[in-house]
Amino acid sequence: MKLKELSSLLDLSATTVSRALNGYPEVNAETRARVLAAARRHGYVPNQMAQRLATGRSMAIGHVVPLSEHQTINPIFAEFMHGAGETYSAAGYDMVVSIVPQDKETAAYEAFARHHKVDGVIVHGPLRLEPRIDLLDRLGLPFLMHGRDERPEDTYCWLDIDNRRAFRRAADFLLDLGHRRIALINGLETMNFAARRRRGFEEALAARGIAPDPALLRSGEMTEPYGHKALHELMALADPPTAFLASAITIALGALRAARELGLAPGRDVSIVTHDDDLSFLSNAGAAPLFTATRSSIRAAGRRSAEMLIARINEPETAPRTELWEAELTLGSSTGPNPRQTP
Amino acid sequence: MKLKELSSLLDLSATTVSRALNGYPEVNAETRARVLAAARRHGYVPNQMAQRLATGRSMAIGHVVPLSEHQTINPIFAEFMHGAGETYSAAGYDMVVSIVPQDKETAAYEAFARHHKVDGVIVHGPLRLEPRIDLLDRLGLPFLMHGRDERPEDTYCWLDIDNRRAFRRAADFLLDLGHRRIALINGLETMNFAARRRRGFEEALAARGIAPDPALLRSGEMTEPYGHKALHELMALADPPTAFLASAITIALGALRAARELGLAPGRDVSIVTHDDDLSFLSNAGAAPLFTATRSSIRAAGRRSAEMLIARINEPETAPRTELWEAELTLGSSTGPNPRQTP
DNA sequence: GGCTAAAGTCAAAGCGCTTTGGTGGAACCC
DNA sequence: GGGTTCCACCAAAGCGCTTTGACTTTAGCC
Repeated sequence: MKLKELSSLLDLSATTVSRALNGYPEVNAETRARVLAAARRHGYVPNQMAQRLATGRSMAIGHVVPLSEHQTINPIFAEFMHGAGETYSAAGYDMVVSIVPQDKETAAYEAFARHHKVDGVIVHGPLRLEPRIDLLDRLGLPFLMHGRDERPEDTYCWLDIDNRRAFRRAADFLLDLGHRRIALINGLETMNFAARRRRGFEEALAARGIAPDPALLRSGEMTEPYGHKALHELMALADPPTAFLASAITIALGALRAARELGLAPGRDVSIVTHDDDLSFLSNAGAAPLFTATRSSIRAAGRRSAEMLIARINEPETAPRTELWEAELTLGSSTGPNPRQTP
Repeated sequence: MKLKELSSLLDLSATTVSRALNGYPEVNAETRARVLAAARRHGYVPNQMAQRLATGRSMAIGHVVPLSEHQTINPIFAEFMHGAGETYSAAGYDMVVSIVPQDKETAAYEAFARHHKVDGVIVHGPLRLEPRIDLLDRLGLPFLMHGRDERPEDTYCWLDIDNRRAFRRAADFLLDLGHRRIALINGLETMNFAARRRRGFEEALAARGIAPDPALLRSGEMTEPYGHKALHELMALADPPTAFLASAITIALGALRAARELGLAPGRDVSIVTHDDDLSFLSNAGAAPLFTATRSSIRAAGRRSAEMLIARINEPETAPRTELWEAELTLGSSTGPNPRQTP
């Protein structure tokens, strides 16, 4: 069943039928009702390929996933996709995923733009100075960045959480508990979010006149083994920390495992605060969460990012949309007063 | 730069230019060279939307990911996508991912078919009797299944590993080491792969006249905590097993953690064999792997599955393509002779 | 040299939709 | 009652490609 058949069935022109279906105002209400009914009855669905050719819009959003031989789609990314995917389904957009070797990332964006394959892209994991912003501006491809970089913040669309503030609050919380030797087990500090978290952490220390000890600052890929190793190494220092601030729940789990191996009870002998992306398969929610955490759902971020990008695509001339989310600080059982506190 | 412009630039018809670019034989070799050179020089790239409309092919492969609130894209799935994505990029196909609530899965396939959004789909995680096969046949959508179901095997395309044989060999290996109480910590046995693995396991026992003990058979979602819990429970039995056969490396890691908590040395006090999907971020390779394992790369399976599906799409009339891969049995340090063996 | 076959090219007709630029007629206005 | 406005609809021209069917050469054959 194609548009022409349907329109001749209804004794109407294809124009009117098309307009009726697409909600244009210049169609008689009665006619529109007739058209919609007939379309439903005969199971008419417009051919998307034809629509796309005619409108020049692809009704698809792209995600470029650069991967090396050694790394795969990580859980945080997958969870974000999950959220974005929900929005796409609801809004009638397709999600096109381009999985490419790292050195072909630029080419992948160029291919998206050149072929008009997608109406926009979502950019993941911005570095401190993100070259993809310039690339996409040059290509004229609308985008939304999940995260920010260091440039002025109103020149492009982004959704981010207030990483600096979250880690400042987390550090303040530990300081309030009397901790003075606090270690930061951070993500890779070439990434913007990690750099901001570190800043927040250092601000909190500075506000209490504490100079950060470089020996207590770690940066690395956010895996469980990394957290495990980091805690062991930190506890082996001459003056070990009493509290740990972890950038991901995977890290915190590793740290927890190491603490238990050392016979240290979390919340009593050592305190751990982590950032929690609220991953569905690593839940830290419930009445008594394992970890005290700064929490912000990455799936919700995916959902919202997709919405913002679609809005942007529909109104390209408006000012860039940005959203800064506050992480909530949730109390768990992994924190307690500094056991070495001098009253 | 569009086809018409290019062709008038070359003083040729659009027909000839199109044919030259698409490798049709009825074009003079010299003409073709001219066309290709001009296309490159002017940076001409055909508009995919127009191509798709004209040819009726979408040059895209679909993946439907049904998700509930509680589960997210799992690592095994992500790794498969990684492999498939490599093939798609190389072959000029797009990957379209439809992330939908579980109850909308059928609708997602129907949408793919109705809109001609994709030329084919890859079906993940077949159950023992897989309803999606009938659905896709009815929709006329070419597909390749990663795994099989129980119906006759030459009626549709699939790529699978020989799960039965792999687990038979793994069990035989443990039996040869003198183990007689062997536990199976399997995946969900509503899934086909898990059912086959169990069959292989039971065959090996039967061949030595051992009746399987239901208390030693576990089935569940393949997570680390599940493996941890299962080993603890199994070791608490009056007559605990001396060896464990795990269906995934995540399970094996959980079991290992539990074993260490009980002060049991793997390879001496207990033996663990696992299936290993060769996940890049959980590597069990190298000179001295942690686990003795039946290994088969899921990323390679993704790559190959995509190739097979594309071949199928290009030649729909041929017999269904199937491929059965053998898993390799690799020796690690997690297995040893039965310590309770009576000589 | 006349006939057929093959090679190389082209004009035009799709593919199935959207959108432009009308048109006819009813309604409104003084 | 003639002019204007608005409403509801339509024919036809795209969108940018592929493919059909036909046409002109040139080559091959007896």
